[in-house]
Amino acid sequence: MSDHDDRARAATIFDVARLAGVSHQTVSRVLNDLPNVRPATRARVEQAIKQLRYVPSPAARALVTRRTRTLGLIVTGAPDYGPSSTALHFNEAARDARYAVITASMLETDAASMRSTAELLVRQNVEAIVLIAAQRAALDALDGIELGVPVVAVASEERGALHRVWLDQYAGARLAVEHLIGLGHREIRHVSGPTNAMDAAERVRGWAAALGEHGLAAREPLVGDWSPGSGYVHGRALAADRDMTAIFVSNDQMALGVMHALAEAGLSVPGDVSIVGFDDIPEAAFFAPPLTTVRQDFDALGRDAMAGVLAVLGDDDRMPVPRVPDLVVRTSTAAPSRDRAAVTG
Amino acid sequence: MSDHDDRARAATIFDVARLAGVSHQTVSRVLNDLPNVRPATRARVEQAIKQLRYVPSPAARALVTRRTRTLGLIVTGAPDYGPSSTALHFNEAARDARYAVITASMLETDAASMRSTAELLVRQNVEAIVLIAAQRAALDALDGIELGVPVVAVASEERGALHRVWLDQYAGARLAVEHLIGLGHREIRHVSGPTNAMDAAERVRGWAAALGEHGLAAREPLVGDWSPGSGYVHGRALAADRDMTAIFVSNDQMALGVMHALAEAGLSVPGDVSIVGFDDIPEAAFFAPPLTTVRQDFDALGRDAMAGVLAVLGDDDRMPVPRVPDLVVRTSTAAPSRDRAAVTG
DNA sequence: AAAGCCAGTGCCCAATCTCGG
DNA sequence: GCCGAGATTGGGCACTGGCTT
Repeated sequence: MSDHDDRARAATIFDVARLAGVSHQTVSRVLNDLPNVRPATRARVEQAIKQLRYVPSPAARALVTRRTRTLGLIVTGAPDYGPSSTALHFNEAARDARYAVITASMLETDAASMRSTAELLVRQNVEAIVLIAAQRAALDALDGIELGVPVVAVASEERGALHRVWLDQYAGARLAVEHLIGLGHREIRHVSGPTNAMDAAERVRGWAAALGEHGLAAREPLVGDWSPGSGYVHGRALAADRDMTAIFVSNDQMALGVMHALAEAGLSVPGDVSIVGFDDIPEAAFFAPPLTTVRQDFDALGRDAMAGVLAVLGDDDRMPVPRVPDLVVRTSTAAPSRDRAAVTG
Repeated sequence: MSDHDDRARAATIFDVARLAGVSHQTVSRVLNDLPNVRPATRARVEQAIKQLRYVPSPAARALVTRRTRTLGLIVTGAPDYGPSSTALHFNEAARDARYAVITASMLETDAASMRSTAELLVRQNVEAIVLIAAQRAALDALDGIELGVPVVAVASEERGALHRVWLDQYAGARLAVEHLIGLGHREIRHVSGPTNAMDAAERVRGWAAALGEHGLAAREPLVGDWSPGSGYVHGRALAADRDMTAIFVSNDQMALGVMHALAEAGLSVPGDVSIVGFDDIPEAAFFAPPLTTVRQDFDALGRDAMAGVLAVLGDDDRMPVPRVPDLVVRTSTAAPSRDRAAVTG
């Protein structure tokens, strides 16, 4: 009648026991790799398990062990490349560690939604919550509230009660800027991400620090919103700045917009202006010209998030150490041209 | 000692019963909104529940009801905008319907991984599986195998045993092409998505059909891989085609690459060539020029996936009807220019 | 050493019991 | 003493862990 009818009632541990001619907790022993089972008996049980296609019930197991082997994942904001990749790889890592992941995606990051979502996960008896949130507000919302389970945040800023894994944005930004300085650039502008983004703030910090150490001035950054559109807008403004010879853009998408605007203004990259992006999205290698950028290893970050969970849960390892991104040099950067340098000097 | 110690043992139904001075069964009645509970008693119980911050154990409940209120979600491939958005909105819709979602993201779509992942979810006792897969192979992998739970696929092609929700790609493509034809274009080329993508095939079909109905020839499509890079490559080739006055590109990212190539070749959009994309990604409005494209409502698609699940589970509704995308006219399309038209004519 | 027994996990459901009218 | 709304008891559900044999 309904679709459910063909769902045969699954075999239980008793069915297996009967078929193997043993008691049910001998089966349990085999299931849990406990000692004191004769190899022959074990074999019989395993045979019965296979024959019956028996699978232990997670619900029953969770009930008695008080462990669900389930993790909660909260991902906030629109599905951008970075967070999505991190979530994907975290998800795979969790699966490898034999944990199920209950995901809660949410567009908003207001404290009330964040909190109620986290509590929803706790009600599902997740053993830990992983939070992937670019926005500072999302992090703050979960800080300080008593959930009863540990929270591992993938975030660029520290918060008291939360465990944390992250990629070193500050170091990545320095890499980018030092590359430009090494090429001879002196006037290096910055198009940053939005002010509520923690990564953006760290990159601003790295940019300013690198400049400062070389005695170079840091002019006010132009604040974008990660979109190519905002890059384009700032690119137009920057095209009018005849002093600047290089731009460090806080992500690749905005870098695309900046390059567009520059091209429209008749400026060539890297002939007139050098550009460095951030992230190394798959498209970056196909930009015109291919973009020099800072590669973030979201794959590793996702795995680190899982490693962090295992560390906190005490099953394994220690908390992972933040990774430093790599600089990927392509052809959007070069030494500053003589004429613009002349104007500058 | 460890992080677990502060996790106070949760209150049980018996604690509530004791505090309220009733039996646990009366509490259960209150919990499940069953009749035969005196209002005063009900109030006492509810008070006790609140006071103890009692939450019923999902594991115990699942054990006895054989319902987990949990859904499995499989998302294959890289985290592109479309699938990611659909997954996000499905996730929200599921939450609204009080279902938890266990997600399995996977890069590969080979039959073995697909199958074992699906079985992993079944072992978690999910009540249904939702599959968001652009690749035909992912769909095929789950078709025909007996999982014991219904599968709702978000896919553009039909498969025997699978339920399905989708956006009408064929109709969307026709919209795009008819818009171009309406503007006066006669030679309309197509840059398609990869051949393993079901959406891509449907769009090719729609493009060819619209052309055919107007007695126009459909030249061989150029097959891309969804990336701007591949759009760029094909854009260079198309720039040499002096007959063509318009290009229907199978997604916005490739459209970006095509426009780049055209611009490099000295062709203006829409002056020399009109371009229509597909998807309406957030960036599309910021392209230069802003892209005319076919808007896909991934938000609604995600909700439809959940509606499909409810329909199949018999809790609600009927299977949702496929939605037809909208054409969003911006400034990358215009009537063909006289000189190119002259050459063509 | 190998395997069985019993109790307990938190909850739902059917059957049963308890009163006031 | 009969009725039934209102509340209780007992029997699973599928599994694990400590104690026994």
